[in-house]
Amino acid sequence: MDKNDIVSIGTLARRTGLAVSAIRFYEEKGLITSQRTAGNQRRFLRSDIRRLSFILIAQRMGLSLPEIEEAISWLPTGRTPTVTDWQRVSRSLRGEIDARIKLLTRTRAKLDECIGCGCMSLQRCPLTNRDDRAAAAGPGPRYVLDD
Amino acid sequence: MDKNDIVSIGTLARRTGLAVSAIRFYEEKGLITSQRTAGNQRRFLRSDIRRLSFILIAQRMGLSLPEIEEAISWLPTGRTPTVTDWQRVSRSLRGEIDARIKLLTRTRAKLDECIGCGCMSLQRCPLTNRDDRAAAAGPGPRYVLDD
DNA sequence: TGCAAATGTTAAGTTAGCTTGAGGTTGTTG
DNA sequence: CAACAACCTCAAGCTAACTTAACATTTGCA
Repeated sequence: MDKNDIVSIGTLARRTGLAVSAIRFYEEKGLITSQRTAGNQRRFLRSDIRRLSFILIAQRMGLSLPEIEEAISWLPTGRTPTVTDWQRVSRSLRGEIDARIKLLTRTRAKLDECIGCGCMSLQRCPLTNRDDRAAAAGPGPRYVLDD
Repeated sequence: MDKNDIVSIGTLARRTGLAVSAIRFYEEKGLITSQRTAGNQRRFLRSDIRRLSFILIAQRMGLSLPEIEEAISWLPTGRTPTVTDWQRVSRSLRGEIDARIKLLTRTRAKLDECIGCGCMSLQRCPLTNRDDRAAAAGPGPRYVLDD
């Protein structure tokens, strides 16, 4: 409860590299919360720097704000998270990353087959041709890449 | 030059799963080109099905339309691409995929370290703390993840 | 040949993720 | 204790990537 644990939005912005407006936007979206001073200015926990950093990491991994909100919903609000809190969240992000790597790897493998065969020039190319019944009117690709 | 090599926008839409409006949009953006009938209707090459399929694949890989345009700029316009044309383009996409996998893998590795150490709770966490000189006003993370 | 289905154009709307602007208030510091 | 930087709110604007609407024209086929 040290005075140092309470920071302004500007401080948060400077420490994370985010714009003040972006932080306000995230608060509006429920990704972060704050207290107010008597004069209605926002005051955050110093640990919110980490929370925002995590949001930035997750964004780079391609998660949408709602997805990120879900991921950090395990963190306590209004209180500095413990190491254990953070570990839980990190692990869930790791799962997301794993999934994305898997998708990319799978696609790359298919693409390799196509490079070898003159990609996408044939109906049997593994990158295309997923839903053949829908292609009743004739041969050719329709949807691309299954998942 | 068979009559069958010329298709309407509706056919293209049905064969790729794209909306007609999306195809028109792509044309406007220069991702695909067409001829016009006497009555001003668009007519595409049958091989444009593949072109659109490729665009869809690249989009799933996270490329923006301008990036995709760049990638397929090697393909001939107004003429059915050869196997070699396609191979060149596929290989360039493969490069993109490789890069993205590498970024994700690198991040995952860093995240693993953080999970072990109580992620992002310390100034020395590898996921944070990139530009320390900018943090002159105090310790703590500022930018997240280098690249 | 006639008419429904397909197309064409232009303009405005949609979602995500923020930024910018206007006009007004608070906090801090010399 | 005044000045000025930092905040506040609310509304509107912005980019990407399309969709929807409204209305006009063209095709294809019975």
